[in-house]
Amino acid sequence: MPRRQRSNPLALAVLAVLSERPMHPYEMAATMRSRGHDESIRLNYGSLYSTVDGLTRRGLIAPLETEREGRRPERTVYEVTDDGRAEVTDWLAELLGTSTKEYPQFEAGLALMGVLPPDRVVALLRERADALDLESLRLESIVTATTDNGVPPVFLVEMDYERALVDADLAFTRRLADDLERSAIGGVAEWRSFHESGGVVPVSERETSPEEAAASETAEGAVP
Amino acid sequence: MPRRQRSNPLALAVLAVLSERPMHPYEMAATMRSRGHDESIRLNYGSLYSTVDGLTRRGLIAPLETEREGRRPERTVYEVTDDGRAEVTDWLAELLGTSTKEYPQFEAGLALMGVLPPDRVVALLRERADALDLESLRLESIVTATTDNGVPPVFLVEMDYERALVDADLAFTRRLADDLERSAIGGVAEWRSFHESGGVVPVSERETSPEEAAASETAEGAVP
DNA sequence: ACTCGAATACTCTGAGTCGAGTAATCACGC
DNA sequence: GCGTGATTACTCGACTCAGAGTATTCGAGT
Repeated sequence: MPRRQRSNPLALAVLAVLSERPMHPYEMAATMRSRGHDESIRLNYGSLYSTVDGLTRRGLIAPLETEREGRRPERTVYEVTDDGRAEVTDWLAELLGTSTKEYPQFEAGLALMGVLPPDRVVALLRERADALDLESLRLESIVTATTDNGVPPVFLVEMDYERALVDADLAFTRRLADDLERSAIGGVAEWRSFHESGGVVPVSERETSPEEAAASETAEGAVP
Repeated sequence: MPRRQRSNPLALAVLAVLSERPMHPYEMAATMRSRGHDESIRLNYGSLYSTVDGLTRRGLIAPLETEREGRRPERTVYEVTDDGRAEVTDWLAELLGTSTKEYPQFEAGLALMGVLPPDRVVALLRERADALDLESLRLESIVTATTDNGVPPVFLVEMDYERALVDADLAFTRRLADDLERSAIGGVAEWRSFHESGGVVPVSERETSPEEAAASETAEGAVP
């Protein structure tokens, strides 16, 4: 059984546009951009062409014809295969029906924030909150501008989602900044005095409790 | 000027643990796991060793000694350099002080959901909501178990963050399922009738408005 | 006519990522 | 004293990804 690798959402987007009609890669990119899908799916040419290669190798799409206009580079037009059509719905059902753990950069920052002194962290969190505020406004303006242009709101739910997450992130960030400033979280006082006495070792040891070990068992073990 | 690549948070975690004391890579992994940092930072051996190589090449860490016990594999102990120490605080300030755009898998699913019929999407979203509910509970139980064990809550803020996002995600997912079911979003009726008449083309064309183009200018252009 | 930027259409390279694989040692029971 | 599974410690290679680079054509202005 050839294990399918569904890590790259760009491959799904390629299958989706090719389900409409055959296209060459550059046109796929243009189509995705015109629909604003490049806001939700990472898109750049290097990845696009190697993704198309991969899908071809796996038999989910197939080259239909190659054409050439004048002395321009050749264009290879691809179409989706029956296997490919099955894969789209199956993969999409997986994306919409389950939740996958992701690793946001900011979460890494929070896990390691003990390295910096608490007052510095508070100031940085406030900066971040302001940036998130702007981002939320930017998303809002895209949505209103696009719906004013006659696009049905159902084609913009991914923007609403993004905005819901940004707003939650903003609320958390502001709240954390306030709590740290007021030392309203257990351990902040020690952290503060540690840095004021010129400390170097940033984070405390944390023992693994039996409950935590049990709770972790359900996650797949990336480190065996 | 060698442009620093701060894409991989594991490199930051390596610099952070080595700021405490010199270690060999396997011990770094064990330390991170004991602190639960593997919940917030993607960790596997392949990446760890190549990350350590990369940091060595960039002069941010340096091999201190290599030792061997019996016929076991050699262990190379690394220490952080002055450049490395500067990089930790700088990078951490960037992570905590700004917000970076991420591309969650689910957002891609939402952008392409038009491929499936609306009733199918509603059912899938309900499944996802249930999964998110469980995940929220799992995170809560880890936090309570660990604090009961005597770890100060300030060392677990990254879990609180994760949970805030999961809860927001859950609320959005349930709300969307309800709205789609009641056709309470513009365009759902058309989507539904389109699929009921056995349609194939899934998503409508969307013109880019001048406002949207202007708003997008601030984002860096991945596709030039 | 001419130029200059934007759009068209890929290609190439180096770097990163991941998971499986290897191989020894230790801890424990029986 | 001997299997057996966990732990220690890394190695390997196939695959993926980002983004700069290349080469041509089109269109708007001067």
